[in-house]
Amino acid sequence: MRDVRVRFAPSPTGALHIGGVRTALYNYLLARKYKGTMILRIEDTDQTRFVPGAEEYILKSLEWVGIQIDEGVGKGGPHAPYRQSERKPLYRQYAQKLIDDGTAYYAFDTTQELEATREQLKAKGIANFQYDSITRMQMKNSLTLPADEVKKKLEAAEAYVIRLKVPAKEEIRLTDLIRGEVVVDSSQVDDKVLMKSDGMPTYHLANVVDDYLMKISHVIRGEEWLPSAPLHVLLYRYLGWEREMPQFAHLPLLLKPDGNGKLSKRDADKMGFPIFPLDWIDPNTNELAKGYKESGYLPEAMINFLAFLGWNPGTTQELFSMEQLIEAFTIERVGKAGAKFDILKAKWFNEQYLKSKTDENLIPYLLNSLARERIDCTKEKALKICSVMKERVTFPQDFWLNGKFFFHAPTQFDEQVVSKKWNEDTVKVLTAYRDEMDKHSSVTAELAKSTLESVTTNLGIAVGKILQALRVSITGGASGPDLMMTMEIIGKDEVVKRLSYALHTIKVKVG
RNA sequence: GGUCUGUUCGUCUAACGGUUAGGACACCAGAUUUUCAUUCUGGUAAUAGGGGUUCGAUUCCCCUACGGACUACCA
Repeated sequence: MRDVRVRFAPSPTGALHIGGVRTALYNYLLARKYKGTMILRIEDTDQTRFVPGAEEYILKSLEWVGIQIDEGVGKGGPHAPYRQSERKPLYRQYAQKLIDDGTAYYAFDTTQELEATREQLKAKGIANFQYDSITRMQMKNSLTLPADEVKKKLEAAEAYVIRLKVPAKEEIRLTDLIRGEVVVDSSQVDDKVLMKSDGMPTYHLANVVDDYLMKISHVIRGEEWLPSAPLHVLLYRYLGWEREMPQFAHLPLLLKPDGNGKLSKRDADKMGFPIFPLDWIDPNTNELAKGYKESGYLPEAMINFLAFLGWNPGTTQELFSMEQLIEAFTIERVGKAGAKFDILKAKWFNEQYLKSKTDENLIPYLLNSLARERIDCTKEKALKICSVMKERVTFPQDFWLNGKFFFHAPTQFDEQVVSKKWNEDTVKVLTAYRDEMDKHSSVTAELAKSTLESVTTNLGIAVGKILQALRVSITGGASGPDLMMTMEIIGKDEVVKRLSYALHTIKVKVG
């Protein structure tokens, strides 16, 4: 088996889409599994769509999720440069070879002319204009124009493109690792532009040339490329590289959560989840798009989640580290159907990874939030909070967001609890409880509990009846971590203070 | 419209042609927690439709339906 060399080849036209991350991941898993090479190539042949900062963003995103590049942009390697714009001079000769061999030709039709032709045909009700074996003889190209005129045009540096001369009728077959054999009739393939009038190659040429030169063994890319795969096969053939042609694997698409269609940024915005791995500020609009990282998703959770969108190990194991994924991954087990994106599952993975951390390792999450709020907190206190909160947290920032009451006394009280649970009995118990607690110098969970038991017994009221009221007095909310532990963490003075405040405020309100 | 491609619980998916069609998320219920949540246990829920092939189809073939991608001098 030949050396596994795979590439992830994004265009720097904006932030890296989450689907792109999955494509990169599958490439990476295959590379690592077979001790191969992961290459990052930047396909920036469209100068009009270049977005500054996009390349850096891609690099950072891959780094964040833990996809390591062995060779390519930002890393270098034996096939440098890895940015197609910097490889521009390379492509020319291959296009020239095709011309010389008669498998490609010059075309002088301007964009406007092509546009007009399309319009005309559309007006006649003909669905689509295709520049191909049938129509090319009506167009302005080196096949229809006299040789000397072509020569003259070229010498006069008139604008032209180079198109592939696709055969009129021929079966093109390729074996896709995911879909099996795919057969397309060449009459359905148009004479694709290989070299643009600005001297840059199109995706098709650059892609094939680079994959060949970089000795790529497997092309793993999105399903949107499947229709042009036959064209690529033709290119390999005409360039004489059929033997070296990589194996293709076209990945199913990531679909929007509701309804149908490809997952887009719009859907993500609408449903309130990120579409990009990292925060991204669009340089044109200055608009900020939230990233997964900044939203609190852990990279290992993202990887696990993404890996399972379109692939599964065939066992019931769901939690996989990157190493385990590398071990278990096979292209054969990648599904064919598009996968709807379900952010709930992503959250579940995030919870799993958060819960799997030791309490000590959780502390920095809380401390980071607190630092931002300029709140001091000892390590011991942070440890207690994390340990008591970890079972009910989805994101790292939840330690703070759902645990503000550890640091701030409530100023408002959950209305439902108040209206349902706040009555004369609770006031009686809570008052007695406060006074009792006040006698001690400090509180432990045990003390809080035993005191509560004795107070309620004395007054003949069931503990269950007032627990919610107690919680709302201490935290302001209806739910939260173990209440006795909460009181221990907050401390005796604060507990007494908050009880007094609640008794004062709520009584007035109800009264 | 054309070409390619796909279709198993609401979602992600499993099932060498033989399973009571399995798991996970979500949802619901019960248990436990003297509160909410956690946790545990259980439950609802799927082979798009129609034809074949076969002793037997989720699985193989065909048709239909419904999706999706592509159809640029964009990738």
